[in-house]
Amino acid sequence: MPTTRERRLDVAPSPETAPRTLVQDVYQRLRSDIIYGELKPGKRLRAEHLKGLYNVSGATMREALALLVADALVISREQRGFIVAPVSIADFTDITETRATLEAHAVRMAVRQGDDEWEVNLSGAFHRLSLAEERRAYRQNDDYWEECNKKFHEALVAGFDSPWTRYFLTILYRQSERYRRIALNNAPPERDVHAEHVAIFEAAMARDEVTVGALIEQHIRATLDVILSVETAVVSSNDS
Amino acid sequence: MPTTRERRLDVAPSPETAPRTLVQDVYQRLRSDIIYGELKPGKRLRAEHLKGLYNVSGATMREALALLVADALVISREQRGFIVAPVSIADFTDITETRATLEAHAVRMAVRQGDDEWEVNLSGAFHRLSLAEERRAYRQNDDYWEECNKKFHEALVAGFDSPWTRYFLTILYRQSERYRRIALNNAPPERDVHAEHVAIFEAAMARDEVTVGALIEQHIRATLDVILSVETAVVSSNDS
DNA sequence: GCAAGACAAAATCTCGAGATTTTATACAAA
DNA sequence: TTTGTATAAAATCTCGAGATTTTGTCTTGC
Repeated sequence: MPTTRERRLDVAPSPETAPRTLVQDVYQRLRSDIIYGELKPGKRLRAEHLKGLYNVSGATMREALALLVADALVISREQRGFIVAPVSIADFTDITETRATLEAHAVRMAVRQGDDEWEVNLSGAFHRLSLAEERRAYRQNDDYWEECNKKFHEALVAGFDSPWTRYFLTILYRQSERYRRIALNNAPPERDVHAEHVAIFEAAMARDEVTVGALIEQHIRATLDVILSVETAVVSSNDS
Repeated sequence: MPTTRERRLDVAPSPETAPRTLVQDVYQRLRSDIIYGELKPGKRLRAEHLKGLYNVSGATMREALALLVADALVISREQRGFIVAPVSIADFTDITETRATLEAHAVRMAVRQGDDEWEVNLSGAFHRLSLAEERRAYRQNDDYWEECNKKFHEALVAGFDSPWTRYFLTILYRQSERYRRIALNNAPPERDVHAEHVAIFEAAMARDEVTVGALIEQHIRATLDVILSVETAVVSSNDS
């Protein structure tokens, strides 16, 4: 069952994301509910049903759904309403490969172009992530760790001044996060993620362009490998 | 398990299929008007004004505008309405570089993975483009040539089975097209575009991965160079 | 028994008006 | 002159109901 504002604030209390319009608010709540898997892949999103849950009108709900189509988290079928984007192994494979290519390129460029400010922010993001990884003791679905991990990846590519690359990477990261949460709910990772982060961080600070690119690609592909090996049934839910 | 691809990453409904909803219709018309430069960069998009021009209600107009935000052709400013995305040299540079990187990678992969069907379609698209280029005698804003050119680029990357890559390339191609139409209205290109296409096509058919990648990057960057040298004033218009 | 067609129910899509927020103008005080 | 405030105007944002399309079910005919 979809939630809720409180829960989103728990996760990301960033003040700049506080939505000032109902459309923005509903958009963020829906996006969160989809990424968190509370709205299952393939589920129909009927305005009549959702408008009660989110306390807005049908037109407002429609506009929010239109925004989610941009992120490819919702699919619009002409004259037949909206559904949550289905999931598949093929799709996640494509997301992973595309992201690996783009992010590796971005990180290589960041290593080449990043200034002092980039190093400082990256160092900070890495430290916060390290703290979170020591503390979490491999709990799954750790929202705080998820936030730190995202920030670390953002800090890595921040040295590469390309808004378009960052825009695409943001979309792909959200997609990846959804697959992680859906597929790895009960499957602990067999790998030492922290060690991978350490290696990436050190290669970046050493300005080792080739190594950092290779490590990032490997790092991104590792989650796909885990999911493929777990072979968790990636099933769509029916509509309610 | 839904390995079906559906149409989830379609940026737009196929141009030949007439849109079945008003929202889709207005979305396509607005997008065309923006790319063709009839709606100037920075121009405010007031629902009250536009609903008269496009004969729809404010709510429908809003939903269409929300879809355009996805393509980054329209920018939504909270509580202050929508505007046509502004243009800048920095933005076009970023678009060009990102597209060069992505498309070069896609074409290299296509050369590596493309099957007979890919070769056949590419050959056809190239031939049609060649005919259009002989015929057009360097007229500017040739819609038919523009269509053939787009089809040729699509056919090139089609051999690489990555919906996400194609999705991003479609967005970037539209952005590039807008800049071409805005900036090159009265500036004939100094280069032999057809010769570039011939070289790219031959390298692709020869399965020369390295050459075709280099040529594509060069080809995409060439338009940026022309625009930079022309130094057409890229100005925003005021609101009406 | 199976296919085709018609009616009914449900869902989506669209609209015009009202509520909320932003922007512009006028006026007074320092 | 400049600053700040209050009022008015304009634009955006939101809603609930009606129109259009799709979906499900039943009947009819072969």
